[in-house]
Amino acid sequence: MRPMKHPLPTDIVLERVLYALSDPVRLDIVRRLDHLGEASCTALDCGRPKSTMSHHFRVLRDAGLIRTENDGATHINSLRRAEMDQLFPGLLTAILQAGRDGEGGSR
Amino acid sequence: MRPMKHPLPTDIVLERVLYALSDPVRLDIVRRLDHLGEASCTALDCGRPKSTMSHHFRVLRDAGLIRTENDGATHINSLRRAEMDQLFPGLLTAILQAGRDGEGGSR
DNA sequence: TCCATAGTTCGATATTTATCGAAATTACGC
DNA sequence: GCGTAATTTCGATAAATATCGAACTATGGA
Repeated sequence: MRPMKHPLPTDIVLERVLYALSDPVRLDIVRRLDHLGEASCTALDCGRPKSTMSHHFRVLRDAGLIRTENDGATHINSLRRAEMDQLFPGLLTAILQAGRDGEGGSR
Repeated sequence: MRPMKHPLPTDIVLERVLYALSDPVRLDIVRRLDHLGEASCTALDCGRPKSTMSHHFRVLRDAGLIRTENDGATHINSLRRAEMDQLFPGLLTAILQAGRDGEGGSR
């Protein structure tokens, strides 16, 4: 299986990154990848059809947020944390941190 | 003129903020508001029709990113920096900072 | 080889959104 | 009150996008 296409750091643009993260499903994927380190596509679907998930993974991949490598029949996804941190310092941290407090913290 | 509607901090949601910032025109508006402090709508259009600009301001306002107050016939826009920083610490800073170096810096 | 598994690609459809012109709204100064 | 300036609202149109089922591709066995 030929490896998937990933944009070079040079081709990663902020607007696309923000757009990719503006969808609840994708933001959730990214949050969980951050938590898990890496995961297969199936491990991250939430009852949604595969085609839908595949679409979201593609948007994230094309934006430069995640890397998808194939390990046999399954695809392993992980955050491109290093590239992101270098290109947009603090961005991912701020986004992943957001909501972890305040938005329903106490009680 | 009745004041415009602005979401309460409670109603500001990350996804919408990211979405609002994923458009080049709007990102530019926010960048310049950050630089200028405040500005009228006309001061920020870039040759684009007013109706188009009005739309973008609305998206930014509805997302909670900017505040629009009326000073007579003109509307004064400014970033809701304090609210943003409180809700999503580091987010705006990271986004406004992004690209100020690296993405074509030296040469 | 045949099958089950993991994902992608293709098509179709329904929403959302960007863009812009024209008309409506509001405020100000004369 | 009137004309002008600043914006919003309306309506239409075109382009993106989300979602899902069905078909297709690749992999690793029994």
